Order: sequence, then C-alpha cells, then structure tokens
Amino acid sequence: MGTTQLESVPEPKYWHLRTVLSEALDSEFSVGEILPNERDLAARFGVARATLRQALEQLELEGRLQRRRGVGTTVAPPRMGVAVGTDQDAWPGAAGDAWQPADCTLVVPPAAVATALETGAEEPVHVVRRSRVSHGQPVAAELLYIPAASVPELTAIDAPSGASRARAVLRELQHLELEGQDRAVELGSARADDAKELDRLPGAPVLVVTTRFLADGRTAALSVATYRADTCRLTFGDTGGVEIHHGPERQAS
Amino acid sequence: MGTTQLESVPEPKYWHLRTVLSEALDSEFSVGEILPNERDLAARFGVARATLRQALEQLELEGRLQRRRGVGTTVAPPRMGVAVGTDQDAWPGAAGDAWQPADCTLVVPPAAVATALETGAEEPVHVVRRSRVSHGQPVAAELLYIPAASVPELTAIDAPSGASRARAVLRELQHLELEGQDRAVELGSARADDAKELDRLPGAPVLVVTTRFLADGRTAALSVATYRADTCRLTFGDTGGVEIHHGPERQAS
DNA sequence: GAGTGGTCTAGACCACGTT
DNA sequence: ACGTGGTCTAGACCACTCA
Repeated sequence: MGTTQLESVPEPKYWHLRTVLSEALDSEFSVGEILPNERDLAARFGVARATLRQALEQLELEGRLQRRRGVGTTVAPPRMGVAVGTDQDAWPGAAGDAWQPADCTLVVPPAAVATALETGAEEPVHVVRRSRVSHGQPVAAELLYIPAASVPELTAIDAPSGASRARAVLRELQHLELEGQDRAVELGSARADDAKELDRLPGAPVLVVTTRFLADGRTAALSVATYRADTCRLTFGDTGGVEIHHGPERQAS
Repeated sequence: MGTTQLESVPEPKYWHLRTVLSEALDSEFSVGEILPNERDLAARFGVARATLRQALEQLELEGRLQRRRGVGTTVAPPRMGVAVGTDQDAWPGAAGDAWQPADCTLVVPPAAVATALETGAEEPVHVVRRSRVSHGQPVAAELLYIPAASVPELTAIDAPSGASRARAVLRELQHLELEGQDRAVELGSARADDAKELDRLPGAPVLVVTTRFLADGRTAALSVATYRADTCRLTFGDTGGVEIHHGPERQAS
C-alpha cells in the first residue's frame, strides 16, 4: 500500500487518504479492531502526521473511527439509531421516556432562552439536567428549561435540589395538557460540560435538537439536547428508521 | 485585546481563542462584515496560523463564520430554518415542494441502497438528482432512488434523460398512495459532487437526511438529502420551528 | 514509564477570486 | 498580480491511559 500517483486532478492528499483508508476499513478491518498508531500510519503512507490526522478526523466525523487519547484508534460500529420524534403526545418525564434526570436548579435564563420561552427576561426558570444512555454508552445531554409558571403547584420544600427535585418538576409538568411541539436540528460543538458528560473532548461535533413544548397557547417548556454526532443517527417517524451505510461497493454512477 | 492568562486549568489555546473570538463577534462585528485575514489575526493573538485556524474551523462549524478561499472570512448570518418534516402525506415532486429536479438516470444501485429498498441487488432503479435553494443560495442536494417497479407506466420514449425525464418519473410516482415514511438525520461529509453543488469544498460537514417512502407495503422510494450543516437548521413539526441563538444580550431581529 | 492521541509551532507552497 | 484561505511539512511538547 504505497502512495498511488494520479495527480492530473490535484485532489488533496488528505482526501485521497481518507478514501484509501475508508476502503481499507471496509475490506481489511472489523469493528473494534485497533488501527496502527498515527506515527506509523503517516510513515506508511509517506505523509506528515498532520495530514494523516486530517484524514482520520474526516473518518471520525463520519462515524467510521473512534479515537481515544492514550488508547488508540479503533474501527467504530455502525451508528446507533436514536429515536427523537416519538412521544409526540407526551411531556418530557412521562412514563418510560429515555431520559434520566440528574439535577435541577432555579435560575434566570440566558437571554436567548427567555426569548424562545416568550417570557420575561427576569423571570426565573427551572433548569433540569438530564442524560440519555443507549446501548450502555451516553449519547445525549439535555437542558430542559421550564418556566416557574408551568409548574405552579411545585412545593420547594420536599425536594430542594438534585435528582429528586428534577423528578418533582417533571411530575408537575404532566398536569398540563400538551398541545404540540416544534423541533429543530442543527450542528454544534460540545460545550465543556456536555463534552465531559458525553465522554468527548470540548468542541466535539454534536447534533443539537431543540424542542419547544406548547401548552396553554404558550411555550411551556424548552429542551436543548446535544447528541454525539459521531455515534448517533437520529430517527424520526413511526418505526425504527432507515439504515444506509457505507459499504464495500460504492459509487457505481 | 492581547492574550489573557488563566492557565490553572490548561485549556487548549484554540478553544480559548474560539471563546474570545465568539465574544468579539457578538460585540464588535455585524453580519456580513469581513474579518482580518488569518495571518494578521494569528499575529494579533500571538499564535501560529494553524492554531488560529483551529478556532476559526470551530466557529465555522457552529455557523458563526463563513470562509471562502480567495475572498476572506465573513460573519455569517443566523442559520436559516429549513423545513424537513412537512409534507407528511405527499410524495417527492408533489405540487409546490421545495425541490428542483435536475437530472435522472437509470442504474443498478449501490448495495447499501438496494438493501434499504428491499429490492434485488441487480434490479435497476431510477436515480433523480434534485437540488434545493433557499433564500437565494443552495442548501441541499438530493439523490432520490426509485425502483422501476414503483413507476411501472413510465414511458422511456418521450423523456429520455435530463430534467424532463426526472419530472416524468416524479409525476408517475404520484399515482401511488403514500402510506408512511421513515426519516433519519446524521452527520456526514460532502462528497465531491455534492460539495460542488453546495458551493463548498469536499468534506464539508453536511446533515444527511434519509427518508424512506412506503407504499404497497414496501419501500417505494428512498431519498438521501445532504444539507449544508453550516448554514442550515432543519425544522420539523407543524409550525416554523424554534429559534435559539448565541447572542450578547439582545435579539435585535 | 511507555505509548497513545491532542496541541502547537514556523515555516512553505498551492488554488482560487478579485483587481 | 495580488491577497485570500487551503494544504502540507517536520518537528516539539503535553495529557492521558494502562501495564
């Protein structure tokens, strides 16, 4: 496997390398297998380590590789499907949802959140932190913003803070009737705290799912969930979801 | 604005730089404004150009900046909301959808597509290329795979190829009754052809939306649409969608 | 302590858009 | 022709995991 020469169209080296490695992953490696280290790989392909790393970053972004500092680079399993569009008629915290409440605080929200909630900028909101685990590994971290007005009967006494308080807030939320929800998905990079929870480095690519829950003609809750973009495929709709992967045979065109 | 020093927790330089630049974008720049070039910026912050570029890449990934070779780096407008979850009951190509057919070919599909279509590996499918433009710029490129069995009455004569052939295939598709659809979203990197159509470089981050259209108890069509991740926020659900941005203290919009 | 990936440097040259 | 961002190099050191 030396470097091949077909430079009539000067394709970047790292891009060509990405293709070569991608094909090698299909044909010569199996899931979980450890690749040679970056210095060896770079030497083998006759490129600088930085260039080799550019190719690896691409493949990691595409969910083909998993790299861990101090450990090595391994072949990643196919992305797991994570259902996002279900529970169309249920509040967060309803029986059997995929989330596990971790904490709850009462704060004055950031300006952007206050705007989306259509509430006063000074009005305090409950912030529930939740995490989602799938197939034994963390896939998402969520911040749930709930205006105090949405849970008027919440007693601050019996659950002052922590997970029990979070559960109490979610329980109160069920009393409202959910009228609908808006959802948006965009690319982002993990903040330091989310990154830690997702077992990634800060700045790791994440899919940010923003959901607005409507009740009483207003926004009763706002969820900002960040999913690991490298390991997750977000599925919407009724059934399990579509499966399209890379494979040994590509680009018949 | 020199480099500040708080290294008790050795935060990476590029990450700190990203934060500093992000705040500067909020307070000192307006949308469309041109930033100083990379060499000047690197010198101003006392870092190597590669480090400065790492920070810029983060900000571009987050949709805050737009960089174009030969031109410069500009402050990006907020991401545009692009509706993806509507048309729940309509086929692709139905009246007034957002897509513009560009081409159509008849090929034996890649293995991965054949699997998702639940059709024989050798069975030919129509591949319709479409593009989507929003607010005057291209936002998505799509490949629509339609098994020949889904459009049995298509006459190959009157529209041999090109956009007119694509329209003919889509027209035939409307005769089937749509029973449902599955949708999934994941992160990917643009292939060379898609990148060109999206006015980006190969490898640019894209949101890949895979939709399976069901009719007659089988998969009657499969859409693989790649959206520019830097400029698009995919919206689902009934109304316009949620808006959450970064922002200093105001939402002037 | 050995080995891994992550960060950073100071250069060089290239491809592209504008002038 | 010039200035821009994009690619690439050959090093160095750091942070982390694990035996």
